[in-house]
Amino acid sequence: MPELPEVETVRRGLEPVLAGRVLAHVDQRRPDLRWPLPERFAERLAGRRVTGLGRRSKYMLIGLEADDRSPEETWIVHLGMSGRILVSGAMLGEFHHAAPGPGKHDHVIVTTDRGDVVTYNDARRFGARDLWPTAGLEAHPLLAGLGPEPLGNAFSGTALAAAFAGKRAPVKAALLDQRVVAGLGNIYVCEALHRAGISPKRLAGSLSRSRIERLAGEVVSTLNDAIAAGGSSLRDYRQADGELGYFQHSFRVYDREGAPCPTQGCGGTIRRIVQSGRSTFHCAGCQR
DNA sequence: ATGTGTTCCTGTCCGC
DNA sequence: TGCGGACAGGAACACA
Repeated sequence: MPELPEVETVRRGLEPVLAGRVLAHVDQRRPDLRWPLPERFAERLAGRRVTGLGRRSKYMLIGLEADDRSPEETWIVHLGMSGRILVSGAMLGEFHHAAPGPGKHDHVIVTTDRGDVVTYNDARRFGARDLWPTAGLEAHPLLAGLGPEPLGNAFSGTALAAAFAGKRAPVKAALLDQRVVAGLGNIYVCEALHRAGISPKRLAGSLSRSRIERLAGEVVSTLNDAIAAGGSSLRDYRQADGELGYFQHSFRVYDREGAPCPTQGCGGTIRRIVQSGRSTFHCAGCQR
């Protein structure tokens, strides 16, 4: 499911449910996601009050107040490919599961002191979670190597040009590299490259400065447009509040093989190719 | 040191 | 309908 816009959408949906609340009950179910569960995970969460929800790249960061056993900590959540978070309970005025009991892939179920139920579900279990002192969060192994936030001040054409310098990888691969810029995935890389009129096959280090400037701007506008639409819903993915994101209707190339290129006057056809084992969608007519 | 291929896991879809 | 294969929004890891 999730690239940066989807994680941001989930964060915004979850914030009013969790911020300021106490995690009254934590039901830790299947322990093995991508890595084994941290020690005493459920016990360390239970009873803690949530200070707020942040995000770094595709990681959602749930801040927890200190208690008599632990300092301030952050519950780090990564949704992997198939992770989702569902909310049910009083706040939404409904209980979303008709069938009683947790689903097969519901791995963590948290009940807040207000009675809302937050369920972390991940069929493929590529997701990750950890609990880490907030004071040293940037040193967490999963966060330490990340490049700049594309919607933050540190990201710019200058920054992107510096990261691309000397790179022999195709620009598609370079943008997927989380050390270059953090938070893009397969969909938004394809979309931003199309908006920028750049071939995904072009080597990152060979792009002119002006084209990199354009690309940096299109990365930002693509992500902002997607966040404004509530992210993209593929298959049955749902937002935290149960609404569907609708940016998938704005895809210009992703999953549109064979469709006419939407660029005005281009007349090309969207093609699918494979780059480092992953689908790339592009138009050879207007992406050079 | 970089760049690419493989791998983790389950579900879904498509062709036969 | 069933079955096999391809493919899926990620990214760590092994290897050239």
